[in-house]
Amino acid sequence: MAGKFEGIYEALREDIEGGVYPYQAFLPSEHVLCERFSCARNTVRRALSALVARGYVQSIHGKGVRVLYRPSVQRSFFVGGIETFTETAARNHFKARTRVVRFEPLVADASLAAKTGFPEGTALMAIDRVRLLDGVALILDKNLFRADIVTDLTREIAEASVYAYIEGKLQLRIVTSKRRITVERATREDREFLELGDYDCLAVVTSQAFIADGTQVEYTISRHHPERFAFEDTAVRGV
Amino acid sequence: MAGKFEGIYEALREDIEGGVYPYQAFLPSEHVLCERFSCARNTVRRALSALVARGYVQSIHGKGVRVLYRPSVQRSFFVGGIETFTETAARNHFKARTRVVRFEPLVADASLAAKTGFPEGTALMAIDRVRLLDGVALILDKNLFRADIVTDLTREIAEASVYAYIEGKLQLRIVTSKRRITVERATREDREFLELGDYDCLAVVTSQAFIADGTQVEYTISRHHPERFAFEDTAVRGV
DNA sequence: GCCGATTTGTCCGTATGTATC
DNA sequence: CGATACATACGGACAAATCGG
Repeated sequence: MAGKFEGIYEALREDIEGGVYPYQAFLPSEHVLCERFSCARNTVRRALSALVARGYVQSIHGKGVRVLYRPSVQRSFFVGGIETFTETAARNHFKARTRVVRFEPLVADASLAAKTGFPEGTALMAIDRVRLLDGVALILDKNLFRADIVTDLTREIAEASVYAYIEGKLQLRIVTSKRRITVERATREDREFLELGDYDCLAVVTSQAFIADGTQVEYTISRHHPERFAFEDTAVRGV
Repeated sequence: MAGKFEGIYEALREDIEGGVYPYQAFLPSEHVLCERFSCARNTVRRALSALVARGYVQSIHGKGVRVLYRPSVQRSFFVGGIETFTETAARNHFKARTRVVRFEPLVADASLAAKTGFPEGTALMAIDRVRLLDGVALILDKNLFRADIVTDLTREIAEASVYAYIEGKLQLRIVTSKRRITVERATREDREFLELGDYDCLAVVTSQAFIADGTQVEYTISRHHPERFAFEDTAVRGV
């Protein structure tokens, strides 16, 4: 299942995060890594390119692979790769709780189809959830799931983790996630569910999720309290 | 210079954006693409994986490579990969202008070093610029450049494009860019330079840029008017 | 400035595994 | 079951950048 390169990636990532290779240090050469993990150079290179893509390291032609990673200290809700709300909360050392405030089926009409990316006429399940971090209501998640693929959803599943249900029980794998981050004014609904204080704006993450066969199964609008929101990203030139 | 895979990537990307392969269509198989571009399968796969990473397509085991791309219609200032402000403005069909409001050398003390990632004692050039899109002041850019690497900066260069100067005149190549997106309250300075109306928050993009040898040359805080800001991103599971 | 060793970058060809149809 | 298509891994060849002698 998990490729060999994935194990190498994880081993190196842990070494970097654990300080074995500190900021600005060089990793062992590809040749050495080949021996350590007894594999071909291409395999090492694949693991390295995954580290490059995530901003852990930068490879320098003719010289070596230098560590760019430095631990973050700030206390925010970091949005990162593909992971569940619960995973993200755990990674950020928050105690998470979920309150389901809406749970009803609906069908995508023309305008909803255009907005969400689902084909017109698709049966959907609409779930709105308030996410509490350390007891404070900070995120309002408005999900739409494709009901014919994400079948038999219940309020209980929504309260626990829909992702866990999708990937565990239904044996589907979310492979691609497209996201768009904007800043929007707080609505009456935001004020009703979130503790915004005197902020009048929110960070809004709109995302579409696709499973392994390329069909879209989810459209989500995540409305975040601005004080506890952070999104991190690394862009690398040349793939 | 440009690898062969880069040409294949560009050709396919243009085909996708041009509608040759519309949403949900399949690309030709890797085998066919090998023949079309007369290259090895690895090379085609490398181009494909670049398309996957950018959300253009998703590859489906045993089936083919399906197009996920659909043209965006909204009129916002999309932040994407590594590109200059001028390039981004052009891509979004804005007329861009820049006003330099600060231009002075300084040296990184301990607290600035910790915040920006530059070593303590580094000579820097501080440049603040207001970015006008279609005549409206929408972005306040606060840059710090490493003065010993980005040498001989002038107000004129700052008014035109520092990136063009770095990559053209100085022949340096910015390879990695780490970004962090947050939402912050508007400061007095924001109100002084930007036309925020009654918004009291901004989208803030903090970024660090590294050149080919891994040294950091730039630290930038980009403060965006919330109405015209959008950041897009694609996350793919399994590298 | 040149040369040679080291290291990363690109590309090729092949073999095998696995999912889809 | 066989054909097709993508996924992973191996090993090798050559190019290009870096660095030390």
